[in-house]
Amino acid sequence: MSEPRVADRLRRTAAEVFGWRELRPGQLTAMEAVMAGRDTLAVMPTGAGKSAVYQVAGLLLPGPTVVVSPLIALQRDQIAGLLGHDAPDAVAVNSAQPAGRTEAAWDAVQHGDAEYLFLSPEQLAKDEVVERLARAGPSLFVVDEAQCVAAWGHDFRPDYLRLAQAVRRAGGPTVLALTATAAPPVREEIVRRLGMADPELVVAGFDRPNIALEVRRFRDDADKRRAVVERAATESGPGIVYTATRRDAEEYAAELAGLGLSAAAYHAGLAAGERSRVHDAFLAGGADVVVATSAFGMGIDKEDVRFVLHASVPGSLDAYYQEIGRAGRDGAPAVAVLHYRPQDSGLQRLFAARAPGEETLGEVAQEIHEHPGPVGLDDVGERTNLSHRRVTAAANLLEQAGAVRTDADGEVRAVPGTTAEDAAARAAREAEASRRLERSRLERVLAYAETTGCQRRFLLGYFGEPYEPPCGACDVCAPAADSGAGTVVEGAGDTGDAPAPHPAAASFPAGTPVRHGEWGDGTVMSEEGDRITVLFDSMGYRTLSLAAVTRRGLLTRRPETTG
DNA sequence: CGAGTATAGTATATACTATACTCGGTGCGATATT
Repeated sequence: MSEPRVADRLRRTAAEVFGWRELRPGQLTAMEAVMAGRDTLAVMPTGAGKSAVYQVAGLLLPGPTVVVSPLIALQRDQIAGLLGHDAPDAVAVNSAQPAGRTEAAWDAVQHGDAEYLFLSPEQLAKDEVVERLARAGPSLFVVDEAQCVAAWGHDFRPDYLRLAQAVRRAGGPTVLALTATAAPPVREEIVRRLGMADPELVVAGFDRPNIALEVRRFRDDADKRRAVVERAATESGPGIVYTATRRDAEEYAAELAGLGLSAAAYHAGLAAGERSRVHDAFLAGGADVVVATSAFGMGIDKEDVRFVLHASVPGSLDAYYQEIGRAGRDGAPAVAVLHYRPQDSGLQRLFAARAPGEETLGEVAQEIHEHPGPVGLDDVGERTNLSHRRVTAAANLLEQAGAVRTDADGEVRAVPGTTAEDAAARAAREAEASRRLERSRLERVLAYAETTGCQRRFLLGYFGEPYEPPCGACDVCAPAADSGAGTVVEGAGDTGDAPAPHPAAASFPAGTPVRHGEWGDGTVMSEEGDRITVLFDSMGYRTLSLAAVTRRGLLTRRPETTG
């Protein structure tokens, strides 16, 4: 393994520079891997000190440390955090600061006066930025909030899928990806998209036993709304209510304020000043409840959030766990309640359909294929009159389809032997596959809402962590639900104690690589009672009845693929 | 996909129902006005 000397140096630096007397096992493992030049993915809950990994290791490595961060506000927080220590300077490059400040930042990085450089993925889409970065010779390339790669890269912020090119052009520094929440397929996507080679995987435990899980099911919209308001008003705060739309955020906030609570709405449609006012008030304890869209979250470093209510279903369990994970960071009891109404998933289904259409793909493919030699994406944008976002998303799909390649100076070119028409058609198929995956992620949310087994077991299973119920803090296991317990014993019993009632289940434990006649290759993700859930490479998540699988021979095991 | 709104139509001049249309989340960076 690694030399004890490295661990000692890391510990000493942590203590002397940052004042941390102890490093947690996960932190040290990740730091040592990075020090050894190994690409590393660390999945650690908030509060486990993810930032410390790059702060300490980056300091001991020779060149500057570049940190890709999704929000400028987050960059500011991180820089402010470093200022509090005896650590060397940290600077940022973004559009929110005056040009002079950006110039000074580059100077400081170039001359070794600044150790940490923070920027967004969009900055790295610019040639000038990548070239300056390459000249600075970074030793460590950090992707903070790395779940954004998978969650936003496909459509919303496609530059997230081009970070691997930036790493390569910046001289191939060691890559460190950090996230609090990522299911196994998301981890796999982060590793693949960032071009991480033979990565070290550091995964801390996912369970948050102090967060009680609850699902309330509704048919009628008015009933649901009443329940959400009532719960937010009676549960002791501070708390967060997540809604699917800005309008709902406003309406719930107004209703709660009408009941005398200090409640505020938060969404991306608000003026910047109002947003930061609500944000600061919540952190300072000056607001009982914030009613928000998914815009509210990253950078909320508050220990004592007591409840997180969802007024509508989120788009994935990854998003759900991320959002409820903001509760109970102090370790004291907290509650997460999902208000579930099947119709509400319609909106999430719509969001999951967003990807470049065939027309856009055709236009971009034609432009690239007809261009003599490599062409920059900005040029493609000008010629097609499409936005940076759409061009980049389309180019990513074309590249994924093997019809386009990015060369050493960041320009794209057609792969010889491919035609524009064929390229667009193949890219459209890639887009369809990713839409299917998104939709199947939504299906897992609905399955969670409808499960009759232990909800904690279901959630942790989604994140690849086996769990033996009872958990003592969900609708099924909670002692409070004593009278209703009889109705759910069947689901819980199947998975819990006693000799397994379904001997066939042993044939497909979680992690088994399988092949389906129609849907191709996949991996068993979890088993619940007489059903198993398989993640198929091209179809996303599918739940199958074990009885049917056994009877009709639907699945065969396939040899484990490595890599 | 589904909720909300707007318009048209019907059975009687205000109120209802049917159908058509619109809108919905997340942030960066660059650009145009004050």
